[in-house]
Amino acid sequence: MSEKTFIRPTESELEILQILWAHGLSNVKFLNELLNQKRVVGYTTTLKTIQLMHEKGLVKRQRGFWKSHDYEAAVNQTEVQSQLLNEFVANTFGGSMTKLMMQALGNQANEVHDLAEIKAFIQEMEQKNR
Amino acid sequence: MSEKTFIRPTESELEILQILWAHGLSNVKFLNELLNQKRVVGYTTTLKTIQLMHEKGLVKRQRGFWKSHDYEAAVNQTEVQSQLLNEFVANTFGGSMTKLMMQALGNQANEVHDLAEIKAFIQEMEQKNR
DNA sequence: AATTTATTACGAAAATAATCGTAAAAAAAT
DNA sequence: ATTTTTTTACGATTATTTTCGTAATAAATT
Repeated sequence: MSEKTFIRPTESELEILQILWAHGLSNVKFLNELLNQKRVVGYTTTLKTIQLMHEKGLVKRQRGFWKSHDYEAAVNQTEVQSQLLNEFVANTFGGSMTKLMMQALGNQANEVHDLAEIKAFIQEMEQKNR
Repeated sequence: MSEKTFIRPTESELEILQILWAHGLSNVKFLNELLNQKRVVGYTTTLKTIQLMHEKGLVKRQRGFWKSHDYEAAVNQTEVQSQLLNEFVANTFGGSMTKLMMQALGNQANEVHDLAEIKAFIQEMEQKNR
């Protein structure tokens, strides 16, 4: 039984997790470079953030080939996303996932070009719940 | 031209907004009672929070019939939700609304009993984008 | 070996958010 | 009119998160 007490990443931590999920093992220099593509943030800030993440158990670390540490996510992307999604729908949509979905579809219809994919998925769900 | 610089409500503020959206004009006593159905929070805390919301322009207020103030939301529910949703999908799903949708469907399929409704909506969208 | 450069560790400051105590003001009850 | 109750205003405290300066350590370069 994996007794997971969910560790809620802060917003900054989530930014880093996204990089780690996308790129795997990364050192601080690399993380900081990617972060700075979106906003200005000092090297030591990034370092401190990931050190806190390490203490919290959000990331694992190991000595890199050279001198630096390499970090990788220690939490599962889908689980974290799913947990955060549930909290978000509770906080923002009064717990109604359906309302969130409608909103999402309405908002982003132009960008959600994968409507077909989603529709297929829904059909699958309908099968299961029948 | 309504030049809306989005005012991001904090989590506590969002709780209050949800009540206001659902119930309309409310005084502090009422708000605090509803909040306390979910968690313990002092009267003056609620008062302080809504006073800050008033300063920020998140709520309007007027003298109630009796002595207290009545507050109501000054921001549109759909707009706030939509804005927060966009930020959330950026922060948590790397900006991919489709991934969020898939996750939502997978997660909550049992509770999303309105699959038909969503499907119909998708069809509508497809029409528009054709 | 001495110097330069890269990385880490530590601690503290700054920014933001949430909490509530206390006193003042307003209204109601006596 | 006095007292009691309700509501508001104000300011301070606590908690959380983000930020970074400075020094220590380790490796690379000279």
